[in-house]
Amino acid sequence: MTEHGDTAPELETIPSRLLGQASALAGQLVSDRLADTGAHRYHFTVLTTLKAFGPSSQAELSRRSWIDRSDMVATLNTLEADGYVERTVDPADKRRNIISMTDAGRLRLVELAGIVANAQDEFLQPLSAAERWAFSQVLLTLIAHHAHTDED
Amino acid sequence: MTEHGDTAPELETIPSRLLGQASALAGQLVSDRLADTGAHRYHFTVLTTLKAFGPSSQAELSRRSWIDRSDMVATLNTLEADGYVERTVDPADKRRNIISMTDAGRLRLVELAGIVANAQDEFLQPLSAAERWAFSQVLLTLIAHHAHTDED
DNA sequence: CTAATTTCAGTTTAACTGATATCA
DNA sequence: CTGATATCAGTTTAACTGAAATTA
Repeated sequence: MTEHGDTAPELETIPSRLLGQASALAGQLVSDRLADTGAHRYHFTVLTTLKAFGPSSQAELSRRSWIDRSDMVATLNTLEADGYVERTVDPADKRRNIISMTDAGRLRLVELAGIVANAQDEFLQPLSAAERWAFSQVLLTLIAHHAHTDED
Repeated sequence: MTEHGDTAPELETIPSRLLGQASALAGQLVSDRLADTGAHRYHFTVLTTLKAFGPSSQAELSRRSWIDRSDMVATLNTLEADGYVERTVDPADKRRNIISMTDAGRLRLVELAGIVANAQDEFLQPLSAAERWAFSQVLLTLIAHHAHTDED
């Protein structure tokens, strides 16, 4: 229904715009594939962070995953309702919830990690293995060079 | 104020996530530089599209720039109030507005194009000219490969 | 008293949808 | 009558902000 015309050539070669388009396509692909099993990107991120660092408070999970503390509440509500994580009050500090993965959560993470890996493969299909590696290196270089702009 | 901790290594190598981060950094940089002169990305996009195709209706501008017809109204309101474009009713089809650039608009576009070009340069600083070219080619390849998924 | 944590309610912004008036 | 256009009002979604209740 939404028809589109030719875009100005001057716009079609601007790197920040190409990045934006590629990022949107990749993000949409990953979200779509995750949505097929009822998962949100946040769910994969939280479960992966839990696996990497073990049981953590919500605040710790927020800081490590860059998911806002407020969104973390909603994300954990869903993961808990689905039986993938458990909330227990930290006996050593009753302000904290200790979030830990259940067996179902560990299984779910295997499933979601597979889906995400397949989506990466699907997205990078036109590139050779060497090109994929070089592409990631360039992105890491750019991120490292600019991620320090607004810290401290 | 927002402290962050180490991210799970499993997340730090996922291409779609690297793309998202790089895209966000580049987009923020461009937006910030444009905001320094009171401009929005849409303003640059619309003026560039006008220069490439000449005077156009709002609907045509929307289709060519991928800016929603609804957002186009607001964007042109601002550009018109600043004297960068003119709206005149098309005498051949009174539903249409013909949007054309003023001399001030052409001057503004030179300014904004310079700002955007400088921002690209700033963002790509860690890359050589050859690497920049290769990077753009990869992005174009990925976009071309996936932009056909949801058409017709 | 200050500071951290969890939670909820609400804000912001970009992108989009629906409806209306006008005209082809 | 159908379809395109410009406009406005409102929705959606992700990311974020502010404040309250609890505890250190």
